[in-house]
Amino acid sequence: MTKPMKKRDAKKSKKLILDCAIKLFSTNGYSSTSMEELAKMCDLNKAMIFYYYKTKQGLYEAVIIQILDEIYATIIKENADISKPMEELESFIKTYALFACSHSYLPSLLLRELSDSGAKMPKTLFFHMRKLYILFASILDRGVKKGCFEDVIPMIVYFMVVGTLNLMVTTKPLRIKAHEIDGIDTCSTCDMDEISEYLIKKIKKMLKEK
Amino acid sequence: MTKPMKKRDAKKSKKLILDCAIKLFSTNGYSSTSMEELAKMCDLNKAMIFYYYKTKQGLYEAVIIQILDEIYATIIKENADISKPMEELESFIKTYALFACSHSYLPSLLLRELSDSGAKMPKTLFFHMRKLYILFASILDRGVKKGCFEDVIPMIVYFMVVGTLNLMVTTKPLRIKAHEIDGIDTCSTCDMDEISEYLIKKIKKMLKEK
DNA sequence: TATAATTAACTAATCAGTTGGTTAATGAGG
DNA sequence: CCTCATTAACCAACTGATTAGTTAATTATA
Repeated sequence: MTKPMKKRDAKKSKKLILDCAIKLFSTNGYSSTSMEELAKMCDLNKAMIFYYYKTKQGLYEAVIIQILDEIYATIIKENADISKPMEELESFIKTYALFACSHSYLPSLLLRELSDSGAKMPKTLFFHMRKLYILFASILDRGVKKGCFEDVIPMIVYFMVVGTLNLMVTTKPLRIKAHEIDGIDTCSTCDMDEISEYLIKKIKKMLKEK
Repeated sequence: MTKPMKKRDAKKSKKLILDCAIKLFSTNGYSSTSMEELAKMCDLNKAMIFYYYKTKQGLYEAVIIQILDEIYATIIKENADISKPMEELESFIKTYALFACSHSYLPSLLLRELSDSGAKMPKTLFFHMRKLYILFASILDRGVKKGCFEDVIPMIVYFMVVGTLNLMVTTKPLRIKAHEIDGIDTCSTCDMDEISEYLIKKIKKMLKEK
């Protein structure tokens, strides 16, 4: 009846903490996430969290970097061999949509951070968010210069795309419930492909010249 | 040197607590808002919060009802003597935009609540949110039947409008800062009228028949 | 054996909510 | 108009639970 002794693996432990932290932070938010709870989820002692990440804030920033680096890299990769702005825009939307759908902590985390005025937003998050927007804006800009888009306010268009996609992901359970309750059409059975197809179609129409 | 004694006014105190709670909940979120802090802000004893609102959750729901009733009533009022779907849509967007701008706790609170899957969202909030969406969807529906709109998925269009407006409000300080740092165009000097005008124009173009 | 990984047990602060009591306003009877 | 009882409004001080973060000792591994 000896206790099953755990293998020691620093990398694995550190990664495990990060992965669990992503789940907890994105579902509960920063301040409702308890380090005790996180430790239990990892089956590690709470002190290990501080051993690897110093502070709760430090862990949170590591989570952010992980998530935003991932989506940025994914979009860059998918856009690699496209040169037409119209197709780049399409690819951006489609890639973001798929990623957001399969990594739903991204929309949760972004919306939560954007829901206040960013007074205490970590600098790293702010930096990475700007990077993603700049990428999007540059696609639009090239499109305008090539004459495929007109009358563009990039910031608004960006939020029309990314904001909508994020909300469609995070509200999925609510939309299903709302449909069950009042029978209203909440797009509750749409999958992410349909959503991004529709969005692409509409954004194109919106930006195209008469 | 007698201490300046406070007049007793139950209604005023109760209202004061609610007003301060709106500010705190929308800027800090539910769990980061301390009842102690709120009491200090009201210059009342903490026990008074529980005297009037029983629990923190109860206070939060009172806050929600207050905010969402207000925006709903405002939109209904502004739409009262309009019958054309196109104008109704325009009025909805314009009214929502102005309200969101002058009551910025609304976007903060909505985005925050929508950023998780709504597992612990108060029933009252869910109910009021549906009401607002149903109003919007019915405008679109009438428009489709009258032939002014085509190819409409109301849920997506709703988020394109409301999601974008909410984000433009909450991110205002961040957008200004981003513009200062990288010189990028973040629509940082746009006022809410320009934003809603642009949005109306684009949404119209999006939904109008060829 | 040296050091990296891990732990139990702790601290000090903060939290929502309660308790038991103290004022201030109110209304009725003299 | 005054007085006294009733009650609504208010508060200081508390409870018990939870929090982020620390420490000092203990394993496992190279």
